[in-house]
Amino acid sequence: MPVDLDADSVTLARALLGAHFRVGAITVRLTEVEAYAGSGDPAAHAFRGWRPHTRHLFEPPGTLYCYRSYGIHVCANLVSGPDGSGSAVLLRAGQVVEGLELARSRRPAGVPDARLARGPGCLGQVLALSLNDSGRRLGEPGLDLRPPQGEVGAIASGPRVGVSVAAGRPWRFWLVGEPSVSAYRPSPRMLPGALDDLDEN
DNA sequence: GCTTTGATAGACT
DNA sequence: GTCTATCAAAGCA
Repeated sequence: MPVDLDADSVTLARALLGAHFRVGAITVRLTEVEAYAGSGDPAAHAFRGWRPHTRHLFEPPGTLYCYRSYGIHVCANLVSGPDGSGSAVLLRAGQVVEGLELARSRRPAGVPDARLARGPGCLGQVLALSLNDSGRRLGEPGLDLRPPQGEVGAIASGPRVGVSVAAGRPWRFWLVGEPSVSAYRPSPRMLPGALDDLDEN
């Protein structure tokens, strides 16, 4: 596998930008990701250790972990190294490069192509992911990852979206200038001053 | 059991 | 730019 899935989540997150992620008939070029560092990261689902709901996070790197958010959205993560640490990379947004027609049909009419997979929940919709897809592995039929082809544009980083703790860790990465990158929205539960820690990096 | 809380998206002013 | 519907899972009694 050209992409080093065993790398830690921050390293893997950067490596995934520009990569082509294929689920079934749809391929997206990843333009926005976030890193979560397992049990050492208060914002990670794995922070409180193994739970039935998060079991796939603790499986080997390359495992897909899907979870439901706000009741209706399904978000996709790729488990990273170290093996068994519960670290993962959240796939936040991408540009559909294959299966465009099918992707459009899975979203409301009138959505511009650039926004088909803008945001984790939208990405999940376009790839038709469900909680049943949690635990699948890269490389199995209908699921694979190709490394970036050619030059990957400038990479920017910043605080993670919707995370109310550990805002000081700029572990959100995206490709500069991509229209398919979602706008930054702080968590509704973000405490005043939570961003003050940014200076302490 | 019962209450609280989001790794959001879309509608609305 | 601002507001909020919506529901499963976590957290607590």
